[in-house]
Amino acid sequence: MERERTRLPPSRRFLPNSGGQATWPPGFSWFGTDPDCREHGGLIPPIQMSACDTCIVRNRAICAGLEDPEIAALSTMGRRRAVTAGEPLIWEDDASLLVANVIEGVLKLTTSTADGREQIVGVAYPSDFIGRPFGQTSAASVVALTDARVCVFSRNDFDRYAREHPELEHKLLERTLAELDRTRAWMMLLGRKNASEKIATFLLDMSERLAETGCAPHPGPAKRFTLPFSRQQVADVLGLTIETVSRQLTKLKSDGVVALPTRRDVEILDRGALVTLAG
Amino acid sequence: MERERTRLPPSRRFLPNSGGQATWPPGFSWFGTDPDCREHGGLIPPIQMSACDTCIVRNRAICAGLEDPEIAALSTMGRRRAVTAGEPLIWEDDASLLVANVIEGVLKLTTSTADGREQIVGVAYPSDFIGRPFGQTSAASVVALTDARVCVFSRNDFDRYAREHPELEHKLLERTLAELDRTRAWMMLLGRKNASEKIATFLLDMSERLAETGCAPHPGPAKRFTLPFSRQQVADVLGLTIETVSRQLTKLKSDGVVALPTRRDVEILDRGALVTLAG
DNA sequence: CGCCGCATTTGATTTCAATCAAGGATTGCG
DNA sequence: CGCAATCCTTGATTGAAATCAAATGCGGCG
Repeated sequence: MERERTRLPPSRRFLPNSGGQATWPPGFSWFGTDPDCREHGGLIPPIQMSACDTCIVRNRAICAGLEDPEIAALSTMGRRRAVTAGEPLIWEDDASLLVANVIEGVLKLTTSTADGREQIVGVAYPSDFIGRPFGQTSAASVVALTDARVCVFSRNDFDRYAREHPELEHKLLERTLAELDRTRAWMMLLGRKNASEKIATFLLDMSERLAETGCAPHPGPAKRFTLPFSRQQVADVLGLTIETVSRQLTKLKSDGVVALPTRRDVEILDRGALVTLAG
Repeated sequence: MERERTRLPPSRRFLPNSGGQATWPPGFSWFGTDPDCREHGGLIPPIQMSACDTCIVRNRAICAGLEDPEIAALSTMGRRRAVTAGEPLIWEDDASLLVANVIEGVLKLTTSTADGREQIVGVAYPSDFIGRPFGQTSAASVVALTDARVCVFSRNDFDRYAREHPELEHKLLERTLAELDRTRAWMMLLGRKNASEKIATFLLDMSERLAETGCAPHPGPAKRFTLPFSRQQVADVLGLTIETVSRQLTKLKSDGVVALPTRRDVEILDRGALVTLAG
């Protein structure tokens, strides 16, 4: 999709993988390709077979720790859905009709002005919860950045179920509080950091978020990773223009702080320098 | 406090009402001065007399709707505390030791960089909940903007109590989700709006937030209100400098959009113009 | 393999807000 | 009442990032 710097409101048509929205690199997996890397390992599935039993985020999403009958109940309410890169799942200001768990892939949460400026206000990774429970409308759009799979629930069903299951609500509360902390840290970046600090902070954040596979006990920040963002999307995360993002990255490359083997790949050569720059 | 644009980290000493931190204007009340304006009106207090029974935010804070024995239990855990303007209640990155309900007054939530730049990431009004439950550290400092009264709980006590009272956790979840929505809307402002749009959005937001007395059924946005912020603090909310805030306000005044009778008072003369400017 | 479409980079220029620097206006206090 | 402190406003200048404009080169496809 040609990035609009025009003043046109973003249309709602779905352009499947339009305009070079990169599909996820072949062979890449958010969970690693090691077949042993399964959190519920070789355990025999419980009595009732359901999609949840084989769910790769089963032990990290809000479903984690629920008893089998509860999982079974949830399982009947939810359904798997594939979302291709660039495809929207939820629209800003629309009635909040569905909520979901991310199983695989990455999605962006965005808000837009009437004249088409966009700000990415959140990024959802596997096991993250998306959507607005207990509310009439959604404050942000949710659009897939990569091909993704999600486990969707009707918001009404979910709300009702959650109110009857305090343990689930508690997990949701913990997640929401953590997300609020992250969001507030990002406000500092948007309001008070300059372009080079923003880029450095962003790269460090990415190296941490993209390393969280949930498999290795503590993988630590990734030294090398593949961005789920185009340059324009990086700009939309940081409140910058695409040109400024490009120039800052070029500078980091020529200073030997990072290597940029492809458009989407980043290798951190001097983490210390990034930490210093991040302020 | 002389606003630091120096690169010194903010010190932690408490400067009571220092540097012209305005105390709340005499006679001003966040709840209106009409004596009939009490949400539980002339009802006879229940059996057990406690501070909660006369609490002015009793029916708006997360305590609302709790049964009497539960209120009694909470009441024994919490204690009232006065916080004078400029006084900190919680420090960024410190262990999360306490949480609180705001009874009266306004507090700011801030994050700071090592070199002393500050961003206000939230504002707490009466009936709002502050602090970080279910977490080890607090991501933001909390400092009173005006003389304030809060109802404080030990975080440990609160966490334990909340986990046993799903209804309380549900209220906290609803609040946290709403706060996350507001925060994300503010990210759009910080990342994508220009100075004049920021100021217009800010004034409209203030006129709504400061009108919420909880007394009149639907008071609507206030036409005239008193800012709980100094110019520097407005700048810290909007990610601007004090000079830019001043210039933008002067412009709105000379354009006849607002009147600024005192440093802290704002009267909106042309709401439509503000809405247009807010974008 | 070579071409085409776009995303990205790079360069030139502009502009908006930050910075630097005084000069007023409130407020509180002696 | 007058002074001091400091908050706020206003002006001049700078500067960082946006904008405008044009190459460049990657990636997909025939």
